[in-house]
Amino acid sequence: MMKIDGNCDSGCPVAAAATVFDGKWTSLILRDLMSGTKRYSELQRSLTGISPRMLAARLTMLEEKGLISKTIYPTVPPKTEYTLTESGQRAEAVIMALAAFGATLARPG
Amino acid sequence: MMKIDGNCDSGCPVAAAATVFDGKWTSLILRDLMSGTKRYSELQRSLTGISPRMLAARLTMLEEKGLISKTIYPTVPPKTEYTLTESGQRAEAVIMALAAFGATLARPG
DNA sequence: CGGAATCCATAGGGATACTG
DNA sequence: CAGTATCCCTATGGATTCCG
Repeated sequence: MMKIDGNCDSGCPVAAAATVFDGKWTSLILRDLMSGTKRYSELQRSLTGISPRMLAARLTMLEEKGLISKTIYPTVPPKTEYTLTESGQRAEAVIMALAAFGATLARPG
Repeated sequence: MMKIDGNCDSGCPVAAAATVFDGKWTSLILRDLMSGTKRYSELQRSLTGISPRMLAARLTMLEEKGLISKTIYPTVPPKTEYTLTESGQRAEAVIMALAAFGATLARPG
């Protein structure tokens, strides 16, 4: 069991992870990629209501943070695939924890 | 906040949990409370840079979502304590997962 | 198909000052 | 001490359009 400090301002792993999972779409994108490689349009269809701009921004961020990798097939029409890296697969544990916790919450509405 | 709706219809537990952990401070507050009951001023000192407004807003949200409870001692000077509820203690698993994952990330700076 | 560019409204959130 | 109230700004992010 990992020790967590009550006060680890700089370099706190919780804070570091929180920046990655920031925003309302990130965890949903990772959740979707947990079931395997997906195309841009597949993600867009799955993430109801997300704008192309948002999806592209989150995918870029996740790629920069090293959680996903991008493969471009120079075909016509073009095709791009997104896959979890090893780091992204490690992030699955967070998604699972989120899912388990979320399942215990009372549903609003 | 807007409704989140991904590919597991309108009750996705990941989305539900994501709304609770929204924002940069929430997980840090929960992290702090994991080590025990804390006062408002203790949290403010621990969460370097947070504004009173922000701290109050997040604490109110967490209380409304049922993750923390608030005890007011009508003393002079006044004293308020925040404690994790059972739901909040269930959220510890998410914080632990975040910490474990965050520890594997490359440190910026 | 997979984005990038542009425009624009909203609210998230910081700084400061004040109060019970 | 434990917050509120107020001001104000910027970054977030939606809608739309266009391009390789």
